[in-house]
Amino acid sequence: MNNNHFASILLDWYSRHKRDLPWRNTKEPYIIWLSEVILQQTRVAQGLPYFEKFLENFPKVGDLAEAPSDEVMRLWQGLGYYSRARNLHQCAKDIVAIYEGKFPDNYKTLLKLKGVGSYTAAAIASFAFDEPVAVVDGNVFRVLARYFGISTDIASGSGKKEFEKIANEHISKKYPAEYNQAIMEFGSLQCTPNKPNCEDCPLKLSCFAFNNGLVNQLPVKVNKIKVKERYFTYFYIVCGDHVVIKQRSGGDIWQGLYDFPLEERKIAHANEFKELSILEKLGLFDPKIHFNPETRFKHILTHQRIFANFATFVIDESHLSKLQKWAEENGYELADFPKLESVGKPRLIMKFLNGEK
DNA sequence: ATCCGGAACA
DNA sequence: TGTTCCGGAT
Repeated sequence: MNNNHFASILLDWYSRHKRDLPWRNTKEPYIIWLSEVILQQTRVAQGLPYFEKFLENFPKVGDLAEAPSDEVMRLWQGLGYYSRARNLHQCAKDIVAIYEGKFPDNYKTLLKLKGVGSYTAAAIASFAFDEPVAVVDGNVFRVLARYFGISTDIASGSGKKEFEKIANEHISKKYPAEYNQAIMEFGSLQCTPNKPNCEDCPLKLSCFAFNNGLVNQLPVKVNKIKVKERYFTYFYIVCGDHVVIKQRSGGDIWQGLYDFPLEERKIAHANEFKELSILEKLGLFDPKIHFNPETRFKHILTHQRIFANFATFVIDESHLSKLQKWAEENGYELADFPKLESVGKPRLIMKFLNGEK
């Protein structure tokens, strides 16, 4: 592409900075496939010795196909993501059994192989067969997002499609293999996740992120915050005009706010108050316990879903001093209602106190 | 302690 | 579409 400034710069940069790695400078699909599978989720320095071990033990795909799975797994030991090794082995067997020992020579068919997804299929198709199909890995996401100023979430399905489209629009049709290697090497060595070397970058004059101060904001990866479910049982302990409260401390939500004595379970567990240790301690005070099944709250935070039950304990006023002592010994406070009113409380607690649902 | 990352599978 | 798989680097 004559007017493909982006690709030309990358190709030129690559010719000057490429690392000499053993799986480069070959068109042998078996070697390329082996290196790519090993390098999935894996850094070069860690993958390199495994690549050498595998190639030494299994010089041809048929050797790998014939190997006992125990041997394959043992050689993979320590590399992680062991399904890769199982898929690798199965793929080798399939190459022999279905493809007569020869790797498919195009992206579409390569995609059918076990353990070969869009990235690896594009890598093999371009490196071994010069098919102009762009690889999109973490490096490519980063380089494209920064250079073209794309803020689409790279973790989303639509984001992946968008980046694939742009990558394929800019691949060098003449040197697809070199281009794919170049953009990944560039992302790996120059346009790094942290502290990229922008000052010394050949693309900086036309880089959107660099020129708009967005290098550290791109690419956008929406936090796949795993929403954790938590199950709370609160103890609303009332004695005359006092109530037991507790100020929340660090390392958790609602730091510094006040709530009530709390016991948390890891799993949903309907109404099993009898198992909760606080009941035994409170047994001293001969409390009346009200558990109203209606007071179940579902409280949503960004990263947590809290299912809360409230159990109300009404304790005879004659036990006030005893309760005071118990509260202090257990890190709680005995507050009158004006005090309870005055302290900061999580929305969940407010809902309970206000009788909201 | 948090970040990073391809493919399979549900 | 979301979750799971692993180890290393920071």
